[in-house]
Amino acid sequence: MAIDLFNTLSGTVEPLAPEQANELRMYCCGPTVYDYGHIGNFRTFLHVDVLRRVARLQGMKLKHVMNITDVDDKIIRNAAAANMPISEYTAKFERAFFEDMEALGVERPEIVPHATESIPDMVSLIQTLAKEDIAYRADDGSWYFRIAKFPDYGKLSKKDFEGIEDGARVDVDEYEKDSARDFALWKAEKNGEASWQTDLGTGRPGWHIECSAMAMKHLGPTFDLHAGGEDLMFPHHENEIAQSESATHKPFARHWFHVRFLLVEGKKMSKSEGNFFTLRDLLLKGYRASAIRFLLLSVPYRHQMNFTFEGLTESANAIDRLRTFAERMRTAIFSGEENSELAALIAEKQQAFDAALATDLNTAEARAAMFDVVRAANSAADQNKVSAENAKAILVFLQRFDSVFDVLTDRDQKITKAALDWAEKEGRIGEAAEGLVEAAGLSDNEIQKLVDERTLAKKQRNFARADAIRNELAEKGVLIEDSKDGVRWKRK
RNA sequence: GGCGCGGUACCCAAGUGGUAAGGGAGAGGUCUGCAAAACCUUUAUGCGUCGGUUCGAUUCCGACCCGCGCCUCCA
Repeated sequence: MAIDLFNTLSGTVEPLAPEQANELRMYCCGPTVYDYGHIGNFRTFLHVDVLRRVARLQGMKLKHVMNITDVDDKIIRNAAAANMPISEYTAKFERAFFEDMEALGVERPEIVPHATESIPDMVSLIQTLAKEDIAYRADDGSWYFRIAKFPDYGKLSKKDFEGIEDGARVDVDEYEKDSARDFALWKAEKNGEASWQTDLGTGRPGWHIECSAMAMKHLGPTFDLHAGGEDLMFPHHENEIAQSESATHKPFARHWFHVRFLLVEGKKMSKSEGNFFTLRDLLLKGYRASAIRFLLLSVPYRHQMNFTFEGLTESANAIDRLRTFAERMRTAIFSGEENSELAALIAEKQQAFDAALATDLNTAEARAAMFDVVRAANSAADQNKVSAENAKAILVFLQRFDSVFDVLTDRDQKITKAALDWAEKEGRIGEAAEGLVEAAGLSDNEIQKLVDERTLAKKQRNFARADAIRNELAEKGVLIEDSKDGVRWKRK
């Protein structure tokens, strides 16, 4: 099944067709490691992760490159404010970034190059452009890209630059450019800021050049797909195209994938709006990593998504239902006769699941297909109409579902605990939600001991004691469920 | 101003030229010592408004209203 995917460049949904049929070679703009990642960042990476996983489900191998931008204005500014060397500062936030990605179940791309390790590649790319007079050196030693030399400029973001007057809005410190639209390839060293001595002079790279250089270094002049947040479409990706195609005279990425913005409480997230959240903020508030992942994936990537705390709670509940169901399918003994009706439904829904994902990554519809099976199978199981074969087929589907959504395995406790440890170290433990520290401190053994005690009390028909234990555990976020197959408990 | 997206039940949300998936929440019920879990029933004659095309529109077209994003090295 081919994956149909919207291509920003063509403006239509078209089959994702890797040049080498069984390998998807893609580039995704990675983080600038100047601070902790916020949930908007992660929405993008999460949907790129889904793309990866769906491609793999369709039998493709992956060569996925994601850069780390470890030098830029914000980094220089923040590192100075923190009184840390830049490399130490960026290392800290890069580490945090990958911890967060792991917490959210985002797979690590195959290749993760750093901007600061790719300077020579950028320099040589700029030199190539300079040979054709596309790159030019300004009086202060900075290098710019001459947009007039690239007639296709604007083809990605569908902007028509004809008629825009040069110099209409020139910044004071940009007066050296030939045209206001020209963008920096290389910034001359100033004020003793981070710089490299190169054949272009002493300075540091402009933002866009790093992605062109790193993408082409690892994927060649033309590759299958380029991804990023919608805001990167212009100017970042437009500039990448201009630089790369001017240098190689070949098409750059063939398919462009953009994830639309996340809104929080109906507004674009921003610190001044007070609706700005990092992953760690949410973990400290007591929300589970799996719920955050599931919520961020519940709205397809091409739609704006409005993030709410209510939504997080709903997602957590939905995951609980899935996990309970998966556990039931794994552990219950199914002695029913083969239920061909159920078997047909499972097959049909699994197909619907695949089809939904292959249709521009419709995660909402894919989700629904899984839930259709949950309800039908639970219902059948209640009537003892599930065969061992049925259960097996359901487990296969669940695994397929989880190979994309990755929420069934409960890593939440561990992740929350790690977040609390981090908060302790950073002096932010005061922000932790009430009871969170206590709940995290409660070990499985301690819980089991209380559960056993309650079971004994129940046997002795000492219901008052049993209920007291249940309430005590509930206060610490542990729910007890009695069933025919014994007592289960889970952390809420 | 230019470009683009969206307005579907209490909340989130999918979708189609032929009469509204799924999740969460609420209500009632079955089960249970009581709960929980699970299941059953139930919650939009309705898909922003007004026109048009059509045998038929939520789905196509037009206008309007509302919300949002990009056009500033913000995912």
